[in-house]
Amino acid sequence: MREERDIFGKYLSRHNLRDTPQRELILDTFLKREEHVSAEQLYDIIKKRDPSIGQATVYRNLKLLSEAGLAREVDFGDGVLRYEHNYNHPHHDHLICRSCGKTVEVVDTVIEELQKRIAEQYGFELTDHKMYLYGNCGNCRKKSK
Amino acid sequence: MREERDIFGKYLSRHNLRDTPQRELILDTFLKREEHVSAEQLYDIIKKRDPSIGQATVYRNLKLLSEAGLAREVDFGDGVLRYEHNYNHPHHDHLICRSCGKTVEVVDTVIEELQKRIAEQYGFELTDHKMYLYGNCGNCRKKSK
DNA sequence: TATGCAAATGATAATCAATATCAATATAGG
DNA sequence: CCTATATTGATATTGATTATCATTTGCATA
Repeated sequence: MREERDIFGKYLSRHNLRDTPQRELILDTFLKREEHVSAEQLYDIIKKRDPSIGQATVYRNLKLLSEAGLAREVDFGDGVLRYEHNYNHPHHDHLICRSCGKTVEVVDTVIEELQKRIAEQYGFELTDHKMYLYGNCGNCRKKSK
Repeated sequence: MREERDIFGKYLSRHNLRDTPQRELILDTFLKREEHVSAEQLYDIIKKRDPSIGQATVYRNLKLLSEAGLAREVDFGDGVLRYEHNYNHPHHDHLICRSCGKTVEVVDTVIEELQKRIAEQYGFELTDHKMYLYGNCGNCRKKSK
């Protein structure tokens, strides 16, 4: 938490950006949530602490947190962009339940390796990837029986 | 092509849907394009043959083609939904160039197998997945040097 | 072949997340 | 303390997609 603030502060000064109470509030609130949040969700939470904040500011600064390396965008394909921690939260993919929306973070180093190999096969240099596994979680399958 | 029309025709009658010239035109035009197209792109192409067609009709019927199993939605994450052939075009993933947008269809049965295993590990029953590999293609890397 | 009804179309409005605009305000360096 | 300029908040705008709705049309049936 302190580290993240430090990184953000350094990023701001290095880029001639200013330290504002709104930015601090957004960063703090974002860091407190462990799960991914959409800009809208974060805005709703932040409004309670500072009703005067504008939602454009939340959108803007989530983008900024991504640029600073503190957040990462995730797109589950439902039309809403979400953000998750990027500092000390190594890359992972998502397993998503089609019926209840539950998500699980997963990683598989073998898959990652194979992905790189596929890319090379076609002359590509892999920069990143998105992998979303959709299915039905244990709970939901029990219920539907 | 004849097969696809057949499937579509059967799908329509089975669902009490009607065979219209617009639908036929949309299906034909879609089938002629081998690469993925967005509704907007397809609309632009179709307009030339039938300027009276409405773009809502194109949107509607691409959705319908998906339901009929002739098309498949692909979401590269740029805010535009694209459609690709689903008949006689087995599942595959995409390798996408970040700088020129070139795409390559790829499959890796080992990855597919591992994905299923991961899902099971967490009690999920895998229904489908999305995997997009982003990078820079050979051409673009040469150019940027 | 005419008829009626539900489905489909086309034009347009509405949505919805996200971004742009812009006047007013606030920050940081001198 | 002042100034240049980044930032904010309110609002308008965008862009893709979907909803609405009056009109038209396919098609099963008489």
